[in-house]
Amino acid sequence: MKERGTSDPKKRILAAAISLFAQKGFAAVGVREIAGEAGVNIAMISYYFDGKVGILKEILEEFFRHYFLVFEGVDDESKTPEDCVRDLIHNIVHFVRENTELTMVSYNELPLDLPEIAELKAKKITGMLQRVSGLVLRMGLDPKDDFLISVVGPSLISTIFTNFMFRPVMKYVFPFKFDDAYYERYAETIATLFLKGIKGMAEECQGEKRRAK
Amino acid sequence: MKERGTSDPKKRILAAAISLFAQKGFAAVGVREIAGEAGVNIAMISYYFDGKVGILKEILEEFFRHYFLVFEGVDDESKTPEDCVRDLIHNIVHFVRENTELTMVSYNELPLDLPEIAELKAKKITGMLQRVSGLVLRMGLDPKDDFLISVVGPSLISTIFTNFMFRPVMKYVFPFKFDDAYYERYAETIATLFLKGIKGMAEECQGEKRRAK
Amino acid sequence: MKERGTSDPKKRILAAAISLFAQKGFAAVGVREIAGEAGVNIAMISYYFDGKVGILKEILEEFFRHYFLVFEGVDDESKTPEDCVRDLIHNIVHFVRENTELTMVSYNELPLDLPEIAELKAKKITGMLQRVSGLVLRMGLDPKDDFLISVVGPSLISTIFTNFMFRPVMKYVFPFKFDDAYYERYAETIATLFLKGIKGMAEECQGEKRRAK
Amino acid sequence: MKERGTSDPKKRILAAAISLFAQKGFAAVGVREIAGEAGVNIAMISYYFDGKVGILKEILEEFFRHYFLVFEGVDDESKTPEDCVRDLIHNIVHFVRENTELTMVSYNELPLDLPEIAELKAKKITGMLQRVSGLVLRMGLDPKDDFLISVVGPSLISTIFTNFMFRPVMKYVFPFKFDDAYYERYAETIATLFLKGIKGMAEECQGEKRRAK
DNA sequence: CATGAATGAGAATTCATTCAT
DNA sequence: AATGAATGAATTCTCATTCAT
Repeated sequence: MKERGTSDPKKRILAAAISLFAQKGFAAVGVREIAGEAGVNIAMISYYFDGKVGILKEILEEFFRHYFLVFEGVDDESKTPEDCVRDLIHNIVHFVRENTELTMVSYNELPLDLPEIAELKAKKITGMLQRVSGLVLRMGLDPKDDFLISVVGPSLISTIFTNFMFRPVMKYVFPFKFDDAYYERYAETIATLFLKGIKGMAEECQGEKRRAK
Repeated sequence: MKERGTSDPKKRILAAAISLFAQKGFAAVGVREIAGEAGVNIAMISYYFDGKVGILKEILEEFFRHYFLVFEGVDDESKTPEDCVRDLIHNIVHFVRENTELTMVSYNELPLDLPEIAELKAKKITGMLQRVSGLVLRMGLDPKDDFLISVVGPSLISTIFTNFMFRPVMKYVFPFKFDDAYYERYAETIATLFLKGIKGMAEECQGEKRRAK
Repeated sequence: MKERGTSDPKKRILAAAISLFAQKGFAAVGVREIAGEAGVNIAMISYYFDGKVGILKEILEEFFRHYFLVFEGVDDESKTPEDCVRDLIHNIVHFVRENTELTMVSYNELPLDLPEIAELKAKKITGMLQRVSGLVLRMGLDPKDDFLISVVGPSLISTIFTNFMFRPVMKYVFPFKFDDAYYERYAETIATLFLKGIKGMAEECQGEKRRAK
Repeated sequence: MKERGTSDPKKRILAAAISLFAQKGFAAVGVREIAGEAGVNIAMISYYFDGKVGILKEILEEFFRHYFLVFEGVDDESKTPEDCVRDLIHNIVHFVRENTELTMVSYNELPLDLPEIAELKAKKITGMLQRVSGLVLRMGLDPKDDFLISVVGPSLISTIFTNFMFRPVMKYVFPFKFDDAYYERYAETIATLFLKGIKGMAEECQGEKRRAK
């Protein structure tokens, strides 16, 4: 019964659900637990969300609504591709940091088979991959080479997301303070990792092609 | 009731559970479903595994037992660090390909909060991170720099695992044939990505330090 | 599905449980049976009583709540000790007659080892023994002699309770009509039995002590 | 797996069952628990006793077989009725002390409704009551007065049995050492209690009858 | 809007028993 | 005589949802 800030019951339910789903996974959380945590009556969940999966749907919608915004304005013609990627990475890191639980729920439930959200998932994931890929394209990779795109994009996303996902464990293994400075350095580091890596890949790729001729 | 090859009921249960957990997640799968898929009586699950979480425990044990073997023999003094990393990546890709569902279950359940397996998890994850980190150390990164290690290791793992995790989705977005050739190229590609990336990170890092002086 | 008078489902569950527990013993009765007898949905048992033992706890609480009242007002200074005991016995007989099943359940489950109610039991039984003992004290027994108290009190209670407990059997062996007259005579009889018995004990005891000098 | 002395599996099962039934009640004990405690395979229970109730039946048979012996030789023409009763009480106390768990199981299960043993129970209880009653008859009570017999007999038995039944609780309330001396005194005490009580009852009864004339 | 009660289906587990070996 | 595996029914409890108020 942690009434969770807002007085809007719907928001409280959503907040409680995001937190619990992130912690235990969608299937492991019951509506009673959510209602309890949100300080509302159980029946309110069906009332506002038309059932438990309704909450998940709304969570996914919210995640992608915000997530897609991260890509807006990043791919600017006036910037070098490298800067675009750097900006994108900074934005994603910032976004995930601000919406950690929301991201974790979404990222965790995406690969799982839940018939009721299959359609929603397919649509969103496609959009997600396209957006990343679009960016990577400008990095000097051959636009016609789907393969490299299909590798780099997901790698980048999973790298960042996983960093947050395993935070609870990492805390015990690595003695970092996860503050602004950490995340600044973190974003810079993986930006370098991927930019240099992509560059290397592109060169090697061209080398192969030249040799192939 | 797809009796699943073996006549050993315990193995059939395990196989069925791995498949179902990979597909829907641990919490979303019921013992009835597992028993049905394995073609055994429900009571056999408690009999052999002492309950549903018992299956998960055995799955995690099996995963890590095999997974840790991947690192054996990779870190060979006679090889260049680059070759070590290439070999490791090939091994991991091969391992995950051979044990996709086992890996997916383990990877998916690790970040979730399931009190009964908390202890087991903590132990295994620590070992997992240490092994990756050990390898990355030889890549020319400053051994004293925990930070880079904590970034590259998990990034590498999550890159590979995620590739398999989102396979069902990727099938619809990218028109690849996921055959031997694909995985060969895949392993080579991310090896290049990370080797070049790490090299770039290392150089930049040294550059910063020089400037800092 | 004998809906049992009241429309209050909680009371119906309690009534059904008392009856069934008295008949078969707590462990031998299932929640389904209780729910069926009470004409409620099985889930209501957990809803109202938080599980099967919750019912037993409430039964015990109710039993002792009423039982303790029997002792109130009996121990009156204006009455002779003999009259106190006579009144007490009448009250107990009356009480057990009015609450036979409730009493049987409680009396039967008390000596059994049910970890979940161990604490509750210990507390209540102590109170129960103390009350009886208190009364017996005024009968002319040496107040400092725990022993006699520990014998007479439980003997009195068990005498009465057992009479009701073995009623089903006694019906076949003895041809009595268990009506008001029977219980009147019954109470009078055991009152005499114990009053004379205690008196005899007390005399003998003093005799021993005198001789010991 | 406390293999319980004997190497005879049947005896070990019986011993384990008696102990567990005494502690928790028949219905609350599972065959697995019994088999475990006896150190035998579960299937042996059906093999030797033809099921769980088979054990109970054999327990009851054994109890009464021994119990009835207690009455043999007590009712001796050469002794005064008082001495008969004293001897009987001593014998019962001694018997229960030597067979506490056996007695507790039997005494506890007797009033419960377990269809499979209904017949057995009826037969044994009748015999039990008759034996006690027989003795009481010689105490000066009117042989034609079933009522007094039906009161005193059960009262005597329940007094003794209950003393053992509530032993675990009494240990905490009364600071006695339950040794030979205690039981010697205990038997003497209740002998006095009942002899004097019965005498008082008989006198009063005759008084009433005289007055009735 | 909000509630507490109620539902029926399903959860995991344990039961006593049996069977082939 | 003894075992471990296996069974199907029954155990208690919880699930998400609905409904009358």
